[in-house]
Amino acid sequence: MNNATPQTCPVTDRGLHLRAACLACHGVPNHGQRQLVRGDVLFMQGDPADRIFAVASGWLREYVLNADGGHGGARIVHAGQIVGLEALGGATGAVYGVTVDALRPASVCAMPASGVRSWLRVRPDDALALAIATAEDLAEVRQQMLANATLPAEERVLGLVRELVGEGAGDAWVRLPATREQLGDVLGLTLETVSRMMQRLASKGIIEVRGSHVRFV
Amino acid sequence: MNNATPQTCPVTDRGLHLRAACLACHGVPNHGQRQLVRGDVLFMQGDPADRIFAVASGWLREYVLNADGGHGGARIVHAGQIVGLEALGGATGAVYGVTVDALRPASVCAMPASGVRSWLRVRPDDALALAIATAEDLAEVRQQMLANATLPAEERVLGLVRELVGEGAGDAWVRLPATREQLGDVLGLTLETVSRMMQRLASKGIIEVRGSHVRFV
DNA sequence: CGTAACTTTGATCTTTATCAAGCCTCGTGG
DNA sequence: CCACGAGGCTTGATAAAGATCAAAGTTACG
Repeated sequence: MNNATPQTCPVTDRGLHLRAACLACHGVPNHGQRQLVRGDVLFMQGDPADRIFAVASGWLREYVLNADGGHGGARIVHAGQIVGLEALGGATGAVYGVTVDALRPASVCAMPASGVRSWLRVRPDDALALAIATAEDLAEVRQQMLANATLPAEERVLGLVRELVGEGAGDAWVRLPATREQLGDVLGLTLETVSRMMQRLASKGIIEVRGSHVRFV
Repeated sequence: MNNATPQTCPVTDRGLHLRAACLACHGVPNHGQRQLVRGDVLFMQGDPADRIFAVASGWLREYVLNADGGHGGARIVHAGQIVGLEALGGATGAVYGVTVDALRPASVCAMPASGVRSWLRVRPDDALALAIATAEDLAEVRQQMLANATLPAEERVLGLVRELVGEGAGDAWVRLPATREQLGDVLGLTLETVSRMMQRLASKGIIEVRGSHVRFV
């Protein structure tokens, strides 16, 4: 990627300026950013929560482990989203309640929570923007909750594939950033059911499937 | 209730002072508060979003209607929580994305979004507190959603009953603020399954059930 | 005390999970 | 450039969880 060409950052696109560096970064951050490759863990459930992360590009996964160590549930994290908000409160002893790792290569800006707090304290507009952005995320989570609670497996799989392929893709082939098993974790389904539903959608002529590549028709 | 005895407000307990009145109210607000009885609708999905509501006491329910008019999913709203944050952004044409109604009698403080915005702009500490409170709600909702995705019905029912009864109740009889059907909406289960799971928990000696009254043993 | 709303319980059906086996695909190394 | 192997995907048979349909109790409230 050409660093000489400033690009819009999906985080600041949402009106979120979490610190001076973030304001000035123009999508090419040079402080505190981490490059993740597939499988890298950003933070683990139970780690002390002291940093907030803004996803500049790539795909991450957020999941909880239940008592017996198995995956309890998961969520796909897009570019532009914030993770690790548990840290914002700054309570001593606060820990992350989820684990976040990379599904595909990703760039993530790490910000010490204390720095974000002091930034927001003198920039009420930004604090307001963060509250608004968080409220929007909350609405989105609720939407996902709705989908998980009521809809049959086929529609849930279709919805997730739509989300992952993105609006702009049109009818081009797109590589899904997650395996069938990871999609299943997100939807609360098994990998076999995800596979079956994708085949069923294909047989209905809604999508074409070829391994991890998918295309809307 | 004795108005002469100031009480702590569950909203301000969280460090949230959304406007001057809220700061001075000491749990007995006298401006802009609405008393709701069971079934009263606070706002409906699609209404213009111009006010933010803080729940001072009682139980509300927040739910989404899907295309065919059925309940898509729901959430129980406690005292101390904020609803209607869609209004905070102040975009023209913003509408509420959910419907909120009262499960039991409730007191709700209504605040014009524009007033809250101008209040927060000059009170950065409060803007930060709101951002933190929203972030905590988000983390809580998200974790709850992720954890619920995979658990069997019995454990999900137990978890919700625990939440509704509250920590402080000990082994006293408590009246659940919701019917089996409403609990089912929250959990994505049918009312029959909720009933059966509660009976199963009772037969295991974890709880005692008598209609809408429940007791941990 | 009567009634309407809520709850329980049973029988049956559908959806999705589980277990199992074989088949692609893609990246690696020769 | 091709062959190999491991991870990922598909498909089938069977089992289990929860939904649906139905009917009879209870509870709570006027």
